[in-house]
Amino acid sequence: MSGVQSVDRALDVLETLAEMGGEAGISELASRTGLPYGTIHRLLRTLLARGYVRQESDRRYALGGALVRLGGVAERMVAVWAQPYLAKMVELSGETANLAVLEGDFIVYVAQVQSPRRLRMFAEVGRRVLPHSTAVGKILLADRPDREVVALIERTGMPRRTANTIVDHEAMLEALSAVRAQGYALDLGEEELGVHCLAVPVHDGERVVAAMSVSGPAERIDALDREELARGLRKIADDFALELAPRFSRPGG
Amino acid sequence: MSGVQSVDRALDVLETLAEMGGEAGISELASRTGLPYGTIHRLLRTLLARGYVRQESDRRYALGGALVRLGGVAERMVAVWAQPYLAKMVELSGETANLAVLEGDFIVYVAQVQSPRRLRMFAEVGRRVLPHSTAVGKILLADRPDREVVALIERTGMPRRTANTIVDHEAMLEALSAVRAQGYALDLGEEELGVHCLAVPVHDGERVVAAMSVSGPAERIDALDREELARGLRKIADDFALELAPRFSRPGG
DNA sequence: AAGAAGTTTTCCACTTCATGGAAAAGTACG
DNA sequence: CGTACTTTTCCATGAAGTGGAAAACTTCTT
Repeated sequence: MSGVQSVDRALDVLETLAEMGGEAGISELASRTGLPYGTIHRLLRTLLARGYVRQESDRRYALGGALVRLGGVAERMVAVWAQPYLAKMVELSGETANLAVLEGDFIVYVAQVQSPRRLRMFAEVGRRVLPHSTAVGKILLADRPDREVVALIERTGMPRRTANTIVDHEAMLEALSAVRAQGYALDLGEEELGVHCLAVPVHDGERVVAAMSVSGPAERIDALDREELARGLRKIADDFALELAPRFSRPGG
Repeated sequence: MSGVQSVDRALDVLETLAEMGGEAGISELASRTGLPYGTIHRLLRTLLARGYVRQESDRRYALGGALVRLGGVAERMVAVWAQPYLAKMVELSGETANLAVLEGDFIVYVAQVQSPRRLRMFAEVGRRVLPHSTAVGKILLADRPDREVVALIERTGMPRRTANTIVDHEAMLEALSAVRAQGYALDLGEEELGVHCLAVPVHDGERVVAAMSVSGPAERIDALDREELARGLRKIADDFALELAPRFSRPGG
């Protein structure tokens, strides 16, 4: 049906490796992917020779440096494609629109289109922040199971950025379940006082791969109808997702 | 020889796509890689179905979003592996050591080990800066042909950060050819007054994939023997490179 | 220190699966 | 509307990947 098996399997191995935190042994990979040992080993050797995977001293395998380069180029591409969709969000809301992804434990702002207003958000493309105090962060965390979220916030802590920042594990998990129910996330001055944001997810079939948001002065954001804004943004984000990964489903061939 | 052909070829396609700026048509890929049309098409379909490649409206292909995720995880891994080497650099120089890569048009600081001194550099992991005003940036640019460098600085401009910043195309190209000759790069307060850096390349066989540097107060950096420091850092960077991509060459098997 | 239990790695006969040439379909250009 | 180019599909052929099981290592146990 789809494609070249060995390539598909190699990608399975790579993705499984990523899911396991970037590091795993052959048997772990075998049990997760269901592929036979020999096959995985051969695949890994191929990836190893190309630098896409690396072997640690304890003979386990980990994701390799070659992916960093490709990932960087791809990220730039995504930022370019997002531009027109972000522009639509600006048009809809009048506020600055952002695209962000979760990279490791950090939120990275990948692209932005500025609001035409005089008072508007700073350019923050490239900026890295912790997820807990942003709307885009909550969107991306909400896609993860609670135990992963807890693991992440235990690694990073939940530094208080403002009086409104959520700094409590319980409160965060509750907030995330609200996000899951609503389909959008808010940041009401949790990262910076006076700045409010509303973020929506970008789905890639199964997963949430990115988040898009609009942000601006508290009064202006609060003046908008949240549900309506969320609906509008979600529509745009879904269109973008569709362009990103157009899972073609032709009935018979 | 090495590994699974279809996987190797898929990686060739992906890498070629990246070299062409993240976007290309099948025939361009065919002429670059030497692979037959049918094969490339099949490979691309496989990658497409998985989101590693994306098809634009004009039927050309581009790198896809799935790479961003993998790249992010891999980047975190690299940062972890670099830690001990950065620590050695700190030990050697007494100054804060950094690992940086070129991501799109920006330098990203991926990892850092702080100097034990009281007066030392800020933590700047995750920070993005333009290449022209940093030592790591010059190292990474120096690996590129002049026309690519010019294209990049025409896109980004060369904003003056301090009185010492190089803001002239000619001067930059000269500086880069000096870097190529010396094997290390300097930043003498070009990004921030009073802060000097010395950077060395991390080679992956052919390419420079990253740069490592030490940075600190001008007086302390200038007090060190540059050539000797460069030699020491280069040794450490080479060891790191070797761990990153240990091209195994066993004579007979 | 020696054995046990768990890895990872190598090997090889089998046949599935990828191959690639060339023709068909689709697009852009004049 | 026809020409030139690119992308996509097709299919007989055999090269190339497969995967079970055994060998070589490592690490944990007693």
